[in-house]
Amino acid sequence: MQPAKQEPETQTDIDMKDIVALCKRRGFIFPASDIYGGINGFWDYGPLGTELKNNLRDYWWHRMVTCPPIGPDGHPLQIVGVDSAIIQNPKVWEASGHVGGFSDPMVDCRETKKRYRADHLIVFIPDPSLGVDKLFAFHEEATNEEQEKRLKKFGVKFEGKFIGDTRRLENCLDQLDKILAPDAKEVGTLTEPKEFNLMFETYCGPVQSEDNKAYLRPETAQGIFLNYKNVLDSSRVKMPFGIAQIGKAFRNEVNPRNFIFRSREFEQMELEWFCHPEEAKKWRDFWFEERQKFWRDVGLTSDNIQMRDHDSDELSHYAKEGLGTADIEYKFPFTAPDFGELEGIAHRCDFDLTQHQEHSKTKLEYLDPERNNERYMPHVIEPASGLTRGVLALICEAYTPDPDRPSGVYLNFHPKMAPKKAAILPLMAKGEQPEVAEKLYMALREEFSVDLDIKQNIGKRYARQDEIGTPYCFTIDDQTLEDQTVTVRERNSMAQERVHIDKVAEYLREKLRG
RNA sequence: GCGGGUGUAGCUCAGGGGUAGAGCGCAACCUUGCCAAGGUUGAAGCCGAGGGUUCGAAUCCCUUCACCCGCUCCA
Repeated sequence: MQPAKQEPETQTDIDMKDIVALCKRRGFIFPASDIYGGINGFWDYGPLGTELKNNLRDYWWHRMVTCPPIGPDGHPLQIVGVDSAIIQNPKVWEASGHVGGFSDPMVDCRETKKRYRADHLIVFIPDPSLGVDKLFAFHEEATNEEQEKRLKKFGVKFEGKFIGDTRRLENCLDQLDKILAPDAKEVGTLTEPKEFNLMFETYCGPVQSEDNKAYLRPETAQGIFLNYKNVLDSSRVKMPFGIAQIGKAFRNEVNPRNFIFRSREFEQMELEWFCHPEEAKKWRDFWFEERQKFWRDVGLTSDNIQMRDHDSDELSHYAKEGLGTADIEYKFPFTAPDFGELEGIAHRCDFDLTQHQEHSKTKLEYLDPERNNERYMPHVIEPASGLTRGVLALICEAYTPDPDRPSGVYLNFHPKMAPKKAAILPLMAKGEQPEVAEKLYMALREEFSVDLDIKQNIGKRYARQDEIGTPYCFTIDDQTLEDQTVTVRERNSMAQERVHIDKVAEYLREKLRG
């Protein structure tokens, strides 16, 4: 057998544990309430993690709102921002479908320890003439052969086909004690359906009662739809246009997993793009391209990104009609070789505005002067991404094991995403070098996020910067004192070149532009 | 929510009924001066939390919390 060719380490070889450890060790991400033992599904961002998250957030806002892209017709798009309340009138969530849609009743089987969505189980009720005193539950995906085999095993006669009734589980809850669960040997092992509402509840005002119950928003999107009319009336935007929002959202996940990938409190970056229904396809294609470009521009390589159209059976309530939903997915170490969702680009049709129009009794149709005063409910294309998932993707993408360097690993952030842009290091802690370094540091800190590190040997200091992904180190040495040049050490190649000390700011500016 | 595993210094871990150890890291100083070097000194943990058994618990028992893996779930 040929010895395997030595491949460089790929994403799939990276252990998530090492990434989590680095994040804590260097101050990117800590468990929330760490000194109390943590709290499941919540995370705090440390000094460097906050910088990184802000960099991604600000860049998204810049590309979407401050300086929106040029549209297919060559004109810049109109996009404005909002920042809506986390708690809204609870009727909002009835209109949006989150009350109900977010609460799937589940049943457990005490014998097999399996859990099912109640609406996924169907129950076969044998006709009384068969003399069978059992009801048989099946998962709705069970095949006819499986059903027949199991029924026969328990003595249910077949005469070409099953004789009796079939019902949904929720319609025979009064006979739970007679139901034989899938794969179970004894009857009556299924529990009552339990509500799993994924929305966090709270109460407005000091007295807790059903009357003042409210919810923490499970997505930022609804805050945009709620302000659609206000924005139209106040900011002179015309169809087509977009409203963007970045903010926290909360979902009481059954099982938070995979570091910050699925947490109970997270941050979203969402754009709702409003357009004439006939133009939905054009804009969906546009945003689909544009959003891929964004993720590539922040440093995710195309190998680790993939596009996936949702199958029709996994579409959400708002997307059943229309052009469907496409995900931008990233190959996280914990999903590899599969991919995990980073952003969804959905055609929400006119679902949300229509719902809010009905529930709020407020007219939300658009009167379009450019289409002969046609009245219509705009369609919505929604590029919705997870900011915190984006941060995780940036960290995973950047994490590069390198046994040849002292740190053993470096973070290969794109310079514009890196929490620290540069470090200023005097080669020696004594003599005139620290003074020169400090002067350079004072000049750079006004414009860039930079570190000044004087103590310890130079190797340790380079290693520390490698681990936090600082792209450049400027080192002051004896030659600096003679000719006013410093060395620039580039993080990935570890190569050095000399730059005049007066040109350092310009050098950095140039590198951060890309 | 179920099953399995883990929890001792900032990190990686050893130990194990009698009042805590190593390496690395960290701090100071000396030496050195371009990739975690050498030396000296030092700070740092009541062994995840709560309760119980015991003369005595980090060690045994119970409960709980968090993390990891698998299942389940994921508008």
